[in-house]
Amino acid sequence: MARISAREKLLDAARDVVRTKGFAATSVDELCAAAGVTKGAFFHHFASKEALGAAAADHWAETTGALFESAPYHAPKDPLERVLAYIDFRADLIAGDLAEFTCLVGTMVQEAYGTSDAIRTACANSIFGHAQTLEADIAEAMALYGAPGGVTAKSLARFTQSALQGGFILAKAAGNDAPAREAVAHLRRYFELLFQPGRRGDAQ
Amino acid sequence: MARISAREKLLDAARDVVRTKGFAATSVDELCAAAGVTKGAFFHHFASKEALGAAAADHWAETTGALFESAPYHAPKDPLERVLAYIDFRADLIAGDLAEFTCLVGTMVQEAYGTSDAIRTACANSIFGHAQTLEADIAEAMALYGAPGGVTAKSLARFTQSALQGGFILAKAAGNDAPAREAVAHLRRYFELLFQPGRRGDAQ
DNA sequence: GCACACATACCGACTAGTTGGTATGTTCCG
DNA sequence: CGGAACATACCAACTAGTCGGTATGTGTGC
Repeated sequence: MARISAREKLLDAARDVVRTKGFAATSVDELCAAAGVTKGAFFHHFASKEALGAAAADHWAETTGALFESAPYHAPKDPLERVLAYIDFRADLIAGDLAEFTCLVGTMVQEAYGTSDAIRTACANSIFGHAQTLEADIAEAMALYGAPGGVTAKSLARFTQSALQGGFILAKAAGNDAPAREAVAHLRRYFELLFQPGRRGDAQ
Repeated sequence: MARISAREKLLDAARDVVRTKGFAATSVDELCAAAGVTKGAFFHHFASKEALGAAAADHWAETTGALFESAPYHAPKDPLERVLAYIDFRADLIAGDLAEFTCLVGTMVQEAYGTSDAIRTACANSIFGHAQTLEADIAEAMALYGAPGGVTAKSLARFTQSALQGGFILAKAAGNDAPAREAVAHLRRYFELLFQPGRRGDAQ
């Protein structure tokens, strides 16, 4: 029998339940039931529900960080191809139920940005930390193929996350993944147009 | 003395409070206090908290619909200019506190898509209904200036909303409006590149 | 003009259940 | 042993929703 700690089980349960119901609507009792642990275990590992939220965001950053680090999109030698492969990888992740492919920290920060600085900060670290892993590839692509004036690798990396997060919201509104897929397709086209061969070296 | 009904006051209060705390975290008592009405008045006008959420989304669709309808971005004769003017208008709206310029229905649907079909549907109507008001201008711009294959006016209109909603999420994570402004700037550039003069009539 | 019937808008105390959190065990393992 | 990992029982505060009641119209027939 694998010895999975109650802490781990609670963080996994939080990831699943919060993505379907939101953070505020998820009760501690519900979390414990989903994780198969008792309330005593919950408050043994987490000082408060808020602390669990922040820990879940950190946990999310770690697990998704590992997923993206080991993903195959880093293989191409051309930096632009790596960026486009990242976008295609994000498209591949859009599968199954809404709660399975949408973003935990995007969901949580929307609710908690005004009420919990701990959660807000943890979510921000996850989102902006992930965006940062794209910056080097984007900067290389800009150096190689040029980019219109005003574009920076950092803001472009952040915009990829904006487009994705927004696609998730529209998908939730629609009740299916189509808007998320569309958003990724438009994002890819934006990169193709930004770095189109005809614009090579165009710095303005 | 202006005779503002309790219903109106509650809908306005919901718009303000829900944008700062989220829907689930906002209690009925809190809403009543913010609106300056009693609980009796609340349940006289709304059958449940959920019904108020759906009504608030409908109210949001009406008020923002009126705002955009009377906005000056419809003036240009060139359809592409109208679309770009819309984007610039959205940029102008990003001012003040986060809770003042972010989207009520985007916030609500994120929490409630899985628990309340009434709220989800009302939010979807608001978002996709607004996107639809852009479709005609985008279609005209596509007919006049061409657009890469695979792009449709409908999906492009929806993508504008994805980029904006995502910008709001990153802004909430960051704690300032910069990511939202960046998202709008990238969105504008996407349209400029899609319809750039050099691509006129290019249908593939 | 007026009394009567009825409807709408609103009030605020109340309730049954849920909430996050605590206090006090017990069990397991080095 | 001793402490970390869990379990059980419990609580005060808060939750959405109820309910009997009032105040103010709004017709309607005479």
